[in-house]
Amino acid sequence: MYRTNTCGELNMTSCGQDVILCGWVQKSRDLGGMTFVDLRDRYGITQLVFNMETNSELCEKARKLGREFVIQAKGKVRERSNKNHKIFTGEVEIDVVELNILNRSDIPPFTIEEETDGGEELRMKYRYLDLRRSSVKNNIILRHRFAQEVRKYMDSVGFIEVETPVLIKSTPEGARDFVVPSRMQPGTFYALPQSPQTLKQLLMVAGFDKYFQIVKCFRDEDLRADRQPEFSQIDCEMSFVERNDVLETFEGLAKYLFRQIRNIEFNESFLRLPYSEAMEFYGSDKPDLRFGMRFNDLTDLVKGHNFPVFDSSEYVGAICAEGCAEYTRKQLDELTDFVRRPQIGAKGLVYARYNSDGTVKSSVDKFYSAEELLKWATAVNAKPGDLILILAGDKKKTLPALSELRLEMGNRLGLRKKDTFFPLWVVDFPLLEWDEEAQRFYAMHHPFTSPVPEDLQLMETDPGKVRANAYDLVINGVEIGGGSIRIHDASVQKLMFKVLGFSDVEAQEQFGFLLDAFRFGAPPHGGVAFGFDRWVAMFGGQDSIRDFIAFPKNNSGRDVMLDTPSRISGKQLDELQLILGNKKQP
RNA sequence: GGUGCGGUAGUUCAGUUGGUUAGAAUAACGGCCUGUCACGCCGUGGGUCGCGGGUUCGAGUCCCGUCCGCACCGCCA
Repeated sequence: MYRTNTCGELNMTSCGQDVILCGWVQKSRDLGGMTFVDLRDRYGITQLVFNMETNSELCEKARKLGREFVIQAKGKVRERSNKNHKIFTGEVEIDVVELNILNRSDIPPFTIEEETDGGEELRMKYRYLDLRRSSVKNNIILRHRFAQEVRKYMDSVGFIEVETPVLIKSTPEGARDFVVPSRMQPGTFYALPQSPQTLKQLLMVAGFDKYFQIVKCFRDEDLRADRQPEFSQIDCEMSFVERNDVLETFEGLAKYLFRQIRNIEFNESFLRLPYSEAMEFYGSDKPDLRFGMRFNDLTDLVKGHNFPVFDSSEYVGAICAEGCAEYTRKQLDELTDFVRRPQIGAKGLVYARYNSDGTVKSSVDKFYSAEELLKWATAVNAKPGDLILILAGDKKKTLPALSELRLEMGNRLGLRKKDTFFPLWVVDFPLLEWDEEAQRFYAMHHPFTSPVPEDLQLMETDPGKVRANAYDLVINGVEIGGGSIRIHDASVQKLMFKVLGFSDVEAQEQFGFLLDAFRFGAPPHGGVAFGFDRWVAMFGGQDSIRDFIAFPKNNSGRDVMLDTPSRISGKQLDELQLILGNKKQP
């Protein structure tokens, strides 16, 4: 027997027991006459003691242990004379009588502690060492628990987990596909699923009624802290449902997860915010509603005072930053620089201080009277002591810029607390998006998203105005998931393809398998998919999903541990009948 | 494809206006130490300053190019 106990379970009630522990040497402290060794495994840390007086040979052996050696220690649990109240096992120690080195270790390239000295790159290269650190390890355990709770809930409300294939068909719209060459049909390719969207719809046609799956998805697009080329979704679909049925079912899942994982109760229904209002009041389709700071449209109020910037702007919007009237010139300049960064792209920032003496002072005083400025303050519901921040320009560009400014002010004022959650549904997205370059409409979600029933009549006359029967779950400004009621009616689908500029032949070529299926009794259906990694990371209190994935890719899509993507042999290329082009090989 | 920041000891970083032998902490190694838990004290070793080119009497420092990392924009139905 290798071990009788783990390093995380012994305490005062275990005193006197003879135990065998296995684990890694976290650290040893050699005091001369005695040596302490912190033994670590997945469950915790237990202190081993070696004493020169009682067993000098054993103590000498313990002195020679290096960091991360794997050892087995036999001994008796006893109470410590000096206790460490920071850890669960801190009141006891093991008086070791036998020590076996199971394996030695090279000196690790970074310290394996909660606060490591290792940089990102090094941690990724030696990810198996990084995963020994409790913070990363706990993230992976959180992910496991989260997955178990999802399965528990989905099963309890009648959903069946079905696995869908990973080698599927490339589709033209949406993200770039990862492709896999076929050996048996040279010159042809599988694609890895960007999501099992069409397959889950086929499961509805098959009558499975309520389906879910925690599933890997693949998108060959550039990475971010919250985006990996392979990631996991909680993918769900239901039959015989309207939008409200779907929202209620998955609001149930969300509330259950909040309760089980974070011990937070939501008694009220989640807010359902129309897309148009989200854009108008927060400049974003995924607003962070942990704080207010809604936009105020000052366009009409500020025009006609010979201030050219405002007079020539399509939109003038303002937010009110509570208690910031005392901001210094330096702070205001920082905010101006912030909005003028190329990523945000505002031309400038106008501000107005509502001073505690009741006067309003702005950066454009020479164009506006004191009386006019007071009207601004009223329009944005400012109180004395508040700061009014104003951006102007094209509405399409200014709303997102003001949104960034709002989030920045939220950060500065500490209004975006990690342990506060504000979930909401954003609903009634536009069905279609006009692409200036291609001079055509694209489906905002995908071509099987149904329009809101009362907008159906607009499909042919004014497609840009049609709202989709789609919804996103947004928590704290992060898009956690989204879905829609799908089209199951052949004539509506035909109309959709027509608006998207697909000919019958093209539609058949790309989505024939789905259209075929729809001829055999497709039930009304709809569903949703949640970003599993993002949701877990959010519950773990982090913005980056990387440390919630055991072996993630780096910024440029490399796995630096496996050192891949990498070249394949000439023999493999030959088998696949592939010839590489002239582009520089790495 | 683009913007910003970064690359100096095993690791995390400092390095002034371009000027002597490139430093600190930590880790490692050796010694001392019987209640440590970030143990303490003394000592030792450790450098392709990412790479290539240029300017200069002289480059870690300035210029050009390039590679790599991180964050972001585009992109991500």
